Amino acid sequence: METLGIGALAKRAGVRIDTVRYYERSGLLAPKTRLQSGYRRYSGAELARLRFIRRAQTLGFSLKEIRELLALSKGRDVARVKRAAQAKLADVEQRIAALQRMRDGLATLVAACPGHGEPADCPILRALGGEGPDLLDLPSAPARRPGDN
Amino acid sequence: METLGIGALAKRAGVRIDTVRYYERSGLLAPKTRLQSGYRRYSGAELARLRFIRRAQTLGFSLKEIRELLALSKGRDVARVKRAAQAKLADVEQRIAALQRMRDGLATLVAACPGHGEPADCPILRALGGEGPDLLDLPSAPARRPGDN
DNA sequence: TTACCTCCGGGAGCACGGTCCAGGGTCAAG
DNA sequence: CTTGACCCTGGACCGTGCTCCCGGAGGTAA
Repeated sequence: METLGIGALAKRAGVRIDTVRYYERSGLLAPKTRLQSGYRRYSGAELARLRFIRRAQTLGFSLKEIRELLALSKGRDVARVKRAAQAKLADVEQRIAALQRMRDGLATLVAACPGHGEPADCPILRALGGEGPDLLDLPSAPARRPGDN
Repeated sequence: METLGIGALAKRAGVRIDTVRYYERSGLLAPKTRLQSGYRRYSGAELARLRFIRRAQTLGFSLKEIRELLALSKGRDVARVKRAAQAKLADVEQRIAALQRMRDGLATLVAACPGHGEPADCPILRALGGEGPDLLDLPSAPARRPGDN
């Protein structure tokens, strides 16, 4: 079977070598094997996994969350796996809903702005400026705080 | 006019005092005035602005991006303001689309998983496990890298 | 063998977004 | 005037997610 060195793997996934090693340290991606020399060797499965990690990241999942997602694949308890996937699904749906509210707010502003004339006539400026009606209103934030564990 | 101290402001916005000062340092939120003593005083406009910052953050906007959004309110060029808002709108729409693809992938997996039985029968495990068809496939990531400026 | 590239582990450094602390001043109630 | 809550500045520190550098070893082709 064709295997890849860390450099080839990184290149194929569009990632730096250091990043691959960092993911390994973080428990996200282990090489399939190692040579006697210590060189890492990867297969297609690891490449797929690495790509999955990257995709999930661009969607706003933290490495910790991704680790949880990936940990499902080792779960012996199918019911629990399903529940975890459902929770992630709900999470994603909430993100979508929140973004849609902001999109609607932005779209409203953009549509209402003539694109020329007096700043005072621009609803975008008025909405961002301060007191006006909350065109960009959203549910009050759960206040994510990195310090929380 | 009723003004707020930094503590009251922070409390009303559900934020720590240090965070308010951090935002000030970061050029996001200046007090309306200062007392001779140096105490910061805020009005309703600053409270609205602070709440806007928090909402935008929960939608995945960085402080830098939020600073750009807010900077629009000082723009004398209405056309540019509108263009910036449109760009943000497009950005939000892309995020939504990407999340929707992930949602669909997850929903498919969840629906196909019996929730019991053999791990080998669980499509979630198979999809995460490695090589299979990319049920969670997404457009290849633009590879955001914090180091890039 | 020489040359050159890749890889190794360990550790430092960085940007972001806070969070906390020390040491001291301010303000309002009693 | 005292007390206690609040606020000030400056700087250290933290978790996350990389990124880079170092000294040394492995691999490969001429």
